Amino acid sequence: MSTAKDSSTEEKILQAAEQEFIEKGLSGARMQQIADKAGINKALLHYYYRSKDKLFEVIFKTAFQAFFPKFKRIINDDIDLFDKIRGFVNEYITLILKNPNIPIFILHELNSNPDRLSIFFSQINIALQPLKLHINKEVEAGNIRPIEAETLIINIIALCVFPVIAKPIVKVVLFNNDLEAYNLMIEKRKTEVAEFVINSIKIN
Amino acid sequence: MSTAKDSSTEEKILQAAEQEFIEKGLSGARMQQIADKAGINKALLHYYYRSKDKLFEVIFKTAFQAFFPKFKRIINDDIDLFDKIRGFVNEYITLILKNPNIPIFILHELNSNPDRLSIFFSQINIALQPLKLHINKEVEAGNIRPIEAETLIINIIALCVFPVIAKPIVKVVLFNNDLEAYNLMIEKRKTEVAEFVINSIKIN
DNA sequence: GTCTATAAGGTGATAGAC
DNA sequence: GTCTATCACCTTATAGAC
Repeated sequence: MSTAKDSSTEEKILQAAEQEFIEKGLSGARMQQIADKAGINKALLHYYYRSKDKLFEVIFKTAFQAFFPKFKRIINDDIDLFDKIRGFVNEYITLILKNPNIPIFILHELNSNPDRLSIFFSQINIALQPLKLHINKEVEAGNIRPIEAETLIINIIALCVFPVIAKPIVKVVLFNNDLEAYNLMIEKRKTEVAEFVINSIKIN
Repeated sequence: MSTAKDSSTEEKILQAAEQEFIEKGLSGARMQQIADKAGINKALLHYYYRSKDKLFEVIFKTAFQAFFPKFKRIINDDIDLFDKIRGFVNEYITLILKNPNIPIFILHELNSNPDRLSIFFSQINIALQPLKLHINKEVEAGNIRPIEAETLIINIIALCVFPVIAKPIVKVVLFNNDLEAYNLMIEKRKTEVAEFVINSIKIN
């Protein structure tokens, strides 16, 4: 509590850095800007984090992690596949809406440096395994149309993520720049995406 | 033909600039790097295009345009909606694969400056109008399940674009870093995406 | 049109006082 | 821990010779 080191400074730095990096990307972000947003100066920034790269690494890791652990709970539940999809879509879109700029940030930074992903590889791999197995089981049992587990997973995530990362285009082009209409559409997708997917794979 | 001004220099600049900007983005790109790639020096770069921003604007415009005019032909054809979807998906994924880094480039740059889109607004709006009408007509006629035209369009584009812009993640996480397997998956999507969508909206 | 040289300002990072 | 001052380098852009 009453320590000499004021931990709120570090917290302010991280918040400011996250905002700056996610908005501008690694190359566009400025240490001066981060210092200003945190209400300190550049020297102190370097005192806490040696370099811009080190600071970025921390932010990227945090941002990335925030988007995957959530997978586990729903995915591993031993429930009906359709309900699993419904639960996942609803929770995932909700999660994305809390940090709508993180997905494009991650994809952009991974695009210019794919190696950043390697640290997370096994973590995600393990998290998705049960879902893959579940899908394959349902296909083999003839309960859903034949589909590769990987394909179904990609499709679900694409339908959740894309409308948010393409917001500047979607809002303007499909909703005449009407923010309310755009937001309502995203909100409805929390349930509609799952039904769209389920309609496609269910057997009549 | 035999003009004093060698137009191939300008061509080389544009090619080099496109490569650099699309790979690194506006803030990450370097004029020196563009000059090197084009086999000239920075001064000449500024002789052709006053500033980095002006050059970027040209590249962005070109990149963006390349992704929308193609819509028109298929979309306006007076053919069955399902065949229209099949044709669009096939041609659009083919187009994306020719410039796989452009979509993330556009989305990232639009994210940091949404105003860049305004020039293209009416162009895209007009191009999509016939498709919207066609979808609404089919819904009203009871030929497909009820769905908002905007939703269906977003879904189709999401399923085409996302697997490509998320390549670094998808390839590693879902295909164990097997490039061949990833490429095969994308290739198959040229037909599978349409069937996935059609299965979802068709009435049995 | 194309080059070399250089200006002018920005940017990450450190030294050193408090 | 936090600051001011400053360094060393990078980056865009221009001046001016050919």
